[in-house]
Amino acid sequence: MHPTPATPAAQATIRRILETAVEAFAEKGFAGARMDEIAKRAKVNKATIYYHIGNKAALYSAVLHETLGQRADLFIETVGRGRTPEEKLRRYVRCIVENIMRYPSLPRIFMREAASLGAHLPPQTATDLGRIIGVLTQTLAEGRRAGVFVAATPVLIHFMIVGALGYYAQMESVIQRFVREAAVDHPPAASFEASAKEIEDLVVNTVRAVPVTAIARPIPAEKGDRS
Amino acid sequence: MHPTPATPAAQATIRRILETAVEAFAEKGFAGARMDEIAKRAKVNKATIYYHIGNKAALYSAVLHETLGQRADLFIETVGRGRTPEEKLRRYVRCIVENIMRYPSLPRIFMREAASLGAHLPPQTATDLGRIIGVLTQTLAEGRRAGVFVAATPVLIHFMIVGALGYYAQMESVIQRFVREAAVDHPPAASFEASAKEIEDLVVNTVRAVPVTAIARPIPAEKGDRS
DNA sequence: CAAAGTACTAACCAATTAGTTAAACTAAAC
DNA sequence: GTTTAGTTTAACTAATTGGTTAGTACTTTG
Repeated sequence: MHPTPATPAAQATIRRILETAVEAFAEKGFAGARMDEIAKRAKVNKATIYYHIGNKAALYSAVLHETLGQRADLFIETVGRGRTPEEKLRRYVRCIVENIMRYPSLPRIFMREAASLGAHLPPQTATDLGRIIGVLTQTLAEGRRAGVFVAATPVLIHFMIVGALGYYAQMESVIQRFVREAAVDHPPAASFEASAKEIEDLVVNTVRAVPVTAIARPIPAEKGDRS
Repeated sequence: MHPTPATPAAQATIRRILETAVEAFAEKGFAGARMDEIAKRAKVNKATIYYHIGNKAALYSAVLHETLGQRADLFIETVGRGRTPEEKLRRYVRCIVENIMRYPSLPRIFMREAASLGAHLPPQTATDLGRIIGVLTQTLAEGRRAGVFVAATPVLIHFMIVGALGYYAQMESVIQRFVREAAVDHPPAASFEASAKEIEDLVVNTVRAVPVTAIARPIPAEKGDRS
């Protein structure tokens, strides 16, 4: 960012650039997004981006801070207010849902970031993400101690949530395309809120400890049982 | 592809190109992957790629056919051999696991593809993917009718599986990076096979109908079947 | 008013990149 | 040994792209 304080008009310009950039990066990825295109769609001269924000990497970093990094504290605080592990887990999912509703392009950016093993991920964002997953780790451990959750790797659960929500946030279209072309039976697109609720329930189900008597054991464990 | 029949030597060249291209596309995405780089790493002249396969889009298409499209039939057949819905579901997960073990880069490509709403996805691949998800749809419906599964959207379940496995196939490194930078408690990286088994169990748990009291009749285990 | 700082732009540049061409090489067939 | 079809390459081009520069308009300050 430019060191000097921005005037209200400049703030609006910056905001417009960032909003356009989020979409561009989500749509085409870091390599695919074009500075010229972003400038054009934000209705500013390309040099204005370089003046206010910096080069492509700086723009990407600014986008991620705006959409994710800034909100880590809120995440942690909100989840912490839950009383039971299940309530905390539901709050966790809902925090992610709300953030995605605010920034629908974020999961797409994030999916690409994961695919490139964090190649363009700014250090600050990596730290923020780690803190967010940290609160899930605590929640799952708490539920495990209380006997209401099974053992599950927190990062895995996190990415199951983000992955599933991400697909539903903006990817229903491609799903419908798959389905149409393959003539497969598939329910029509549900609203994002409805899908989010389904995912919330599924996630809780995923980690819920099942009464032993109800568990079928179709495939005997070979080397060492897992709980 | 070039219309004329390829000699064994040329076949090897094509294979080398495709193998290199898979990695390049996974690493950098469609836009980020460079034809020059692929040629260099495959130790062929760039024009050789254009001679044998075609332009960038054709190369991408060939890669996806090789790693996914070709295998749709095997998927469907293997899952179909499962006797109970749970066994079919487990087979489904294992099919995906085995394919990822064979092509570890595939989930990364696929994650990007989802993020771009299938922008570069060849029609044939979309169809094949739809057929694969179709067999999951049938399995889930079957389990629902039998009262052993809860209602769940097939596509959602599919992408939960692929997403979670994808992260574990090659993304453990970035996870460890998050964790390190945030000083969060996180178990050390497990083997992919172990993670795959965890995911298989979690997925089954995800769709399992929870007994209201203790009424659920477990599915009888079937001995001797292991694949 | 003038001096200075901020916000923005048109035009430009150097480097990169997908894609092409024509020539050269290889190995088997005649 | 020559031909021929298939394969590979060095060199090139046309277009794109990230980034820069010099200059302009507007606003604030002395």
